[in-house]
Amino acid sequence: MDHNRRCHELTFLHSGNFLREAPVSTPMADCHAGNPSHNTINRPPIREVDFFSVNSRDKFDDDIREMKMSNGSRPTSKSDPRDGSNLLSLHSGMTRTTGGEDKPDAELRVLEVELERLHEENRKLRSMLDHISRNYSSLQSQLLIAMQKQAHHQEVMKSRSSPIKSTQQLTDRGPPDVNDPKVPDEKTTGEASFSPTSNMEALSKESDHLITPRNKFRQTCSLNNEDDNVDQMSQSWGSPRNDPILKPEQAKDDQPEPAFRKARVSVRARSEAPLISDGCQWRKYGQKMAKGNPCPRAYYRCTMAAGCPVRKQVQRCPEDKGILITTYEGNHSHPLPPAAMATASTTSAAAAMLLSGSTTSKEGPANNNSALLFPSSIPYASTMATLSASAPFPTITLDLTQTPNSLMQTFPRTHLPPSTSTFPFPLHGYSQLAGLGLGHTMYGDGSSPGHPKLPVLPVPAMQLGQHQASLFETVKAAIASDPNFTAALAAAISTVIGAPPGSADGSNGGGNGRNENSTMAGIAPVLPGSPHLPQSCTTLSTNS
DNA sequence: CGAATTTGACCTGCGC
DNA sequence: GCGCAGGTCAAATTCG
Ligand SMILES: [Zn+2]
Repeated sequence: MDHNRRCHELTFLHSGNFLREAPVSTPMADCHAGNPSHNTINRPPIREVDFFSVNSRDKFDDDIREMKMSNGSRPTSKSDPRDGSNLLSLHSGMTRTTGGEDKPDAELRVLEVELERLHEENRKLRSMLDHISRNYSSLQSQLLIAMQKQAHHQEVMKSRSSPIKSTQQLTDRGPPDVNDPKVPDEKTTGEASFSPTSNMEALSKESDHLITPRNKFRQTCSLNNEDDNVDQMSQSWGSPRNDPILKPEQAKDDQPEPAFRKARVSVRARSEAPLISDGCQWRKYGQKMAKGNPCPRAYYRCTMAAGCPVRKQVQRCPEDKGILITTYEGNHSHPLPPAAMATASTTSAAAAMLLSGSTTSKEGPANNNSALLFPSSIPYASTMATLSASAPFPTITLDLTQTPNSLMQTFPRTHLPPSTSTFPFPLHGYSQLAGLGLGHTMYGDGSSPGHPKLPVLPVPAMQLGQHQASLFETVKAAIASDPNFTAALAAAISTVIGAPPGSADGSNGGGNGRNENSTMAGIAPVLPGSPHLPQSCTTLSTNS
């Protein structure tokens, strides 16, 4: 569609507000891109909603990296003021100009001192960021390990008494080391560490691992070959045509084929945009009219790497066409860019929750697992996660469309099976703040490279704590000479500082699948998302 | 002209 | 076995 390409992207930092405020005028014809009656103001249409934006993050990291370089060498005044390096360059340039022409040396020195101070502040901020990132990384690993162990314990306990043992085994999977002495601990550790590029892979592998002794053996044998193994699993999931290869074994072990499929993670978000950008490149390969839904369901597959089995379905909620439901399936068989990592992290964490929580979901709404995994110490979560063990595939739904309060009172998903249960789900808080960009302008996405970018203005102090806000103000003042960069960096810093460490990592999504020019290396370690992040502290508003 | 999208045909699983 | 529904393929079409 032509009009599709005219749509713009948005970067959301806080779904609670943004998704609702998503300004859109989408001239799409069909429901898929259809535009609900509201929000038809004269703002540019959205091409794609970016829930896991990383480009902005990349930009930020580029800025930081260049800042580092600038620190190392003498700043010049040549660079683009919008660039992070100019934070320093600008000042130095200004210093030269004012001091060199008609200002006394004293003033020049003052300015130089000020510049030095800014340098120092930059350094501090960078080190803080690095420190936070490192801490978060380690926490992430620990959390995931704990999650897996928890899942395993649940599985072990439930499988003994539960009549749905097979289902649990298929969907819930603990660490192989606990369960299977044959599997070396290192392997578990490795998976538990959740290489950002394959969070879901680990989960899936574990799932498949569990299915049958034969499969377990097969996987154990291939443990040393991660990629092959991943591909294998992925393929077995991906195309029905490939299934027959594995089916005989499955049949022998009395395992229904569908159970082999991976957990699904469904994201419900209020969005007028036809897509949510999650950092991956997707190619549409089909569209169907789903029963009971006037809006077509679109099928996409990941094209970031040949043979990547990851697919997603995008569909509008029949009950509220303003809600976009994106369902992810499968695991990427390739390294992921930071943008995609946000998604992968979120979905993998969700999947982990699903795998651990599904064992108890049928017992009631308590979902103790989830509560344990994502303690209620989190003051508030802005979304809900829904586990559905009775669905064809184990599915977890992340609802980004409602506040926890309203969710509790008016949970609208009547279409969910009785066994479905809900609980506050902080993941999205993470993905929102870490994955949704840090206030940078969006880059055009893969399908609309030439689009004008939507500037995103941060409103950082709004939800910041006192000290955070003040720090933010300090930084802001220091770099106020460049509004663009100020906005971007301020949002980033406020997010980093105001949010838990995880938000500082590279798992924010960059809106689009094409962020090749952004290198996060060095500065922002690529880290998986963390479920135990508090609410995002940064709110953005679109400024189109 | 290559790549992405569209869209009807086809395949598979499932319930009757 | 048949029909339905979900999902995928691939030729045709559109786009950049
Ligand atoms: Zn992929």
